[in-house]
Amino acid sequence: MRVVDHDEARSRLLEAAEELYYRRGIHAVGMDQVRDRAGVSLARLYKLYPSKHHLVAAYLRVYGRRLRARLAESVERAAPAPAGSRARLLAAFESLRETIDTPGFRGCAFVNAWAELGGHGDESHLLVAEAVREHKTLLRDYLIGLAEDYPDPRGVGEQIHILVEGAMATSAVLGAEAARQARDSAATVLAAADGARRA
Amino acid sequence: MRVVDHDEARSRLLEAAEELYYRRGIHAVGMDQVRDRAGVSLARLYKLYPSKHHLVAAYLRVYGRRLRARLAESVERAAPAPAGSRARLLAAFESLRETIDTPGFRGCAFVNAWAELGGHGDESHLLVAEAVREHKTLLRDYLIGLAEDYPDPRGVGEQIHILVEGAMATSAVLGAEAARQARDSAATVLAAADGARRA
DNA sequence: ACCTGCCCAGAACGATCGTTCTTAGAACGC
DNA sequence: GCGTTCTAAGAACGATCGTTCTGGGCAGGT
Repeated sequence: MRVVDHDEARSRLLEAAEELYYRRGIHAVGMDQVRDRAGVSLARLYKLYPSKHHLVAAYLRVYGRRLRARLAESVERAAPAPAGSRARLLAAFESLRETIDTPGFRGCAFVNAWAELGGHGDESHLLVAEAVREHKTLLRDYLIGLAEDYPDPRGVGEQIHILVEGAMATSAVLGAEAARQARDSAATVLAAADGARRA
Repeated sequence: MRVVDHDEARSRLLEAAEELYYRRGIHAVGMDQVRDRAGVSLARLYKLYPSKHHLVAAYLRVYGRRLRARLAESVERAAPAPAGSRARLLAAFESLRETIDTPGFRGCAFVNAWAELGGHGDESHLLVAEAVREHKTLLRDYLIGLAEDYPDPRGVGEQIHILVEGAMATSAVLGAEAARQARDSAATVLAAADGARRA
């Protein structure tokens, strides 16, 4: 094998990208800054990720995977498997509250990336748009899965998902209290779905 | 008075800024493109708006004003004054659905601007961040006002606001169906608040 | 020891963008 | 008419950014 392995270089690059891109925004961070923070040469960076869009998409993919894993882990800890959909979905809001309360919270990284790069049809931007869409779809599907007890898991899961997105967008601009309001709304929506189930 | 009036130049600049910034993103549109579309010289542009951040903030302010006016008008049309809070708040979702169904919808312009410029503490960016915060606050306060019939108008309004934000963010990425789900959630939340009122 | 291939650090390039400057022209007060 | 002040059109400047290139060095195979 050759010198420092590619896997470590990759993970250091992704870690640096996450730190910098999320905190300062994507287009405000140059490739040199990623290189400096990761301690990886530019040549290697471009060998592993042939363009900035590739790096951004890779960062979003790995970050989304960790985010969803953290969410699932939090749900399993607060409301393990035998618990009902209601308890498990409400537990998801505990993870959301933690995310929003984290100092340096700047809204949903995927929505931010979408806003910066996702809009127009420029071909290379599709890489990023696809990564965002993938994460949102997987997150929504996970919530739909949590809602399996209800007669309409898809509807319930999608409504909970909208609350999660709304809480992140709102609390980024207007403060963390939105997380609590979103949880209250979720409890109401789930109570109504419970009522529908008994009816 | 001097030659072509400043007011027309201003409005043409703001119109051009709205068209270009919303469709292609802020940092993807240069000042020359705004100048070309508005038919106003660069010198004049910089006399009216001393920096790009000033122009962006002005665009957001005037666009937000029109957006909120359109929302209020839609509510007054669908559920005029004697109608109750429930009908008026649900009417707001009709305006939201129109916005989301508009071809070329790319999410909330304010969230997008926040993602591009709002995050870090750079001084000139505060202009934009302040404009975003102002719009979101006014929108939320308007919804709280619509909820006046409920015992907790603030809580109800904030929850409806979160649903609106979530619907925009979600439907930008995953499709317009989120608007309907958000309306369903709103109906549920309002029904619960109605129940609380009767209790 | 000598290639061969990969690596790093950093310079360099080309493009773009925000902003300012230059040049020239047109409208006004006197 | 003359200066003044505003304007439009665009060149120019300085900075930044994504990307590529160059030079020099270290590791292995034979």
